[in-house]
Amino acid sequence: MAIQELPKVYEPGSVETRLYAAWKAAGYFRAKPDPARSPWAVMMPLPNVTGELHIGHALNNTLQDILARFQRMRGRCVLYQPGTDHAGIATQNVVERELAKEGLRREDLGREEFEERVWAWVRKYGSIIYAQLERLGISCDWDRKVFTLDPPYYDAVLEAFVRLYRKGLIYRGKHMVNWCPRCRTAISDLEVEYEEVDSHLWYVRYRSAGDGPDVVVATQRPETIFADVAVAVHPDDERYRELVGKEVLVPLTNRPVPVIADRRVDPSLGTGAVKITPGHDPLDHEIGRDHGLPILVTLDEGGRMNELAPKFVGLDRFEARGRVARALEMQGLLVRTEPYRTRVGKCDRCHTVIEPYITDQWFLDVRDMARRTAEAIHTGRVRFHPERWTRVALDWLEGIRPWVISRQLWWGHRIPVWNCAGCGDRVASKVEPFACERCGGRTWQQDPDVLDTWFSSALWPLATLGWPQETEDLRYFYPTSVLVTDRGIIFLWVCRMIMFGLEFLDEVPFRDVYIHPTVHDIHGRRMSKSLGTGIDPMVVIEKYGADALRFALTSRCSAAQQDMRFDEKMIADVRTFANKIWNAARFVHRNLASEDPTQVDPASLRYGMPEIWILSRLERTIQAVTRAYETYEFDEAARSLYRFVWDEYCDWYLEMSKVDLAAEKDTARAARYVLWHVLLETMRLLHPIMPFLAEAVFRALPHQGDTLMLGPWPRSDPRRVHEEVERSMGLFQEAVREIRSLRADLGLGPHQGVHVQVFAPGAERELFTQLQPYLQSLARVERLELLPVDAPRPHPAAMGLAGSVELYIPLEAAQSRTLWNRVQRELEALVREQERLTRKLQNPEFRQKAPPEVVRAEEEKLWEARTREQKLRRYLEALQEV
RNA sequence: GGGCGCUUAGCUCAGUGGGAGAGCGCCGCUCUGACGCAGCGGAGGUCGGAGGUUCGAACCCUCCAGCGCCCACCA
Repeated sequence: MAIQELPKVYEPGSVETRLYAAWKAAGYFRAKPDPARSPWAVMMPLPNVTGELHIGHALNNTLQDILARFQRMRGRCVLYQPGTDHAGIATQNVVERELAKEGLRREDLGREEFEERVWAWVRKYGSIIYAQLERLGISCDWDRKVFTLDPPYYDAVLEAFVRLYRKGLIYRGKHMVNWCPRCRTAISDLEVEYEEVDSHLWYVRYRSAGDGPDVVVATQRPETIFADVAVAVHPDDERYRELVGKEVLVPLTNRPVPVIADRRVDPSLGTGAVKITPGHDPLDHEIGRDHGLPILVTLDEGGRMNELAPKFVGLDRFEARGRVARALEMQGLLVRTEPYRTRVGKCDRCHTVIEPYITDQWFLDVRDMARRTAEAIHTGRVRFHPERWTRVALDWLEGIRPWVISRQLWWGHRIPVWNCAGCGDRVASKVEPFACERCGGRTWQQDPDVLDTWFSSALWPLATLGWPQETEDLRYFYPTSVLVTDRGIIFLWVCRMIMFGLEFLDEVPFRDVYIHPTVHDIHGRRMSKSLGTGIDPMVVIEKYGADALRFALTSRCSAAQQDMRFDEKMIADVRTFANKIWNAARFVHRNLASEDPTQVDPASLRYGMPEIWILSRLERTIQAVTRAYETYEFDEAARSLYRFVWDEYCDWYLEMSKVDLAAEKDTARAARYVLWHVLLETMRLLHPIMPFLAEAVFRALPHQGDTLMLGPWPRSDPRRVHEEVERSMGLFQEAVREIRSLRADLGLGPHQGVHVQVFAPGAERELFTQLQPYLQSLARVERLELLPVDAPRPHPAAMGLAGSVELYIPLEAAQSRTLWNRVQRELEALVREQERLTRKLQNPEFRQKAPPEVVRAEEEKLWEARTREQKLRRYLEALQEV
């Protein structure tokens, strides 16, 4: 039951940790397949196991949690799947940096010992992010935590590989790939980030090998000339016609290479002649292959010059670039150097400039999977929200290329391919084969590489549910309901999950994909620790509460924006909202009297107009908020709740209820019930966004059941919408505001009651009679007289209008005249308004083409403006006569 | 080079065909018995620019500018 005294200021810190522990202990987060209920599932985009919660995670997980909590309250059997990713390169890099501090490299430890070091790291730091997610209030099923290197998950990854291999979709080949010379591994196209940088274009002279003319080529990479195998020109390029078929000498090495013609050379670029270096450039690689040219390589795996460049051996490629340019200059072969703006690809894990490099790698042919994925998206089996991301995904799928899935790392899923020591035969198998089928040999060597982390991530919805086993979870929760993520991983992760879902289960892994905005700092820059622009969610949670952070993020999460500018101030603002609600709860708590509202039969109550009004507004809010959660309009949900709580419940209903409670009117019992009922219903609507506050209020007030979080969700009943009462309340509010405004203009203090005369026609007079005590209280009216429209107006007086109702405050003439400007301003506005409306209504085309109801509405407005003007003029005239 | 998004009050953003809105900030007035993390009253905008469609445009179309993001093998 209710606590006796509630603290005046809401303190989220202790409340939040206490409630979370209680929910967790009660098992509310657990997901157990229940045939009696329909399933609803969402998969957490697996954070890096070495990672800590940043503001992007906070947003991402908050949104998932909102949906999960919403569906849970609605009675669905909810699975919110947590887990962490071994994150191959990232994690290996972290541990390697640790080793470097001890002066060690991973080779010094050897593979097994190194892996053990990484495991030790994971055991030590791997659960930090889980604790942080708990503090944020995330309601996932912690009993189902999955790590991508857990044995069952590992098995699923190998199973997937073996199946794809046996289907002939995985093959090994020597191709040019993106190579990170620092990580010393291949990476996929998607793991390369491009950046514009200032560089140079070097124009280098290649002398003729015979007695023909020289040729000048432009290059960004003079250091690779040692691997040149040709110079190419366009076949139609008149300038170089006679050169084709001749030989030129590669500078510094004086090796003769042919001049070839190829249509892929663009005559308008550089000099129209280009050096061909198949070992270091993708286009050159293709051209070289088509012309049967050899492949030379002048860089090693670490990006250093090799023996092909004798005087530069061991130099880093960038150092070599300058030295080679200088050497060319000394030999008079450097024609000129131009500044050049270009884009370089960088490793997305360590930001080293990547090198196009020819290596043996494993590739996955994804063409068919991509085609099926595109079809699934096209036919709406998977829907993107906002819808515009559909096109983005489809375009990528259409131009898809083979996926390099091998990585030269030690941390990850080791590729399950075995090479026979005897005959070199290759077998894909989850366990070491027994005897070689070809030669009978029994000595096998496993492929040393591991799989791309994204290969295992792509299995996330399958492997977490038990695939390849046909588990109950898989049958019940697959396909999941929605995936919530950032646009940055649509290709890397989202599309690939769909591919694997279709490939292995012939069913998409989720129905909806919701792409939320990316959080930036207040200046629009990327949140980054190194830039000092990051917001640490844990710091702000300690300061303002998890609820405040959640609400702040949610309220700025609109479909229109793809970025969200965010700073701490916004969280601080929300804290006041939480405090507002808390104090409304204190008010309700204090006023409940002796009757337990949970035992009240609502049908037995006598409702006043304020009760009917707030219940009508609540109904609209239930509809708006429910719809907003259903359609991923998170900002709309937050906004609706904010307005309802603050503007309608607190500012108007709660204030009006004070009148009934103080006077113990016959509606007081209903008021007590409605105060309580509306607040608790609102807390249910708010629970997905601010679960702690909602539950704290729930527990502080009389309630049934142990928790709010298991439902029920507020039931919508459109019959509770009362248009007429809403209109009446609108008029009442206008009157209150008008009197308050007059009071302010007159410089009246709160204790200076005024005498107000209301001149209203029958229906309105009836309404004001009914609402008289509220008007007196809210507008501080000491004496209120309700008079017919034909009664004489007092003079001198101040005058205001609420609709067509005239509000007069009898005053001294001098006081009245202080309001002169106010009335003049309103008159001017009314005249302008009438001119605008008249112009519109006199336009025959408007009358003819606009919908009749619009015409009628405009006529009505004109009539009202005229009436108001007349009333104001009559008032002013009378005032002048005084 | 192609594509997407944004441009509305000092700041952060709602509004997507019929009278320009919110929060914060700002200016007044209130130590009012839920809340000073408050209440009440105000000021503040030619809705990026130019055309067009329409009876009517912040909203639809075209072009332009600025900012941001994604994709693309121009030496």
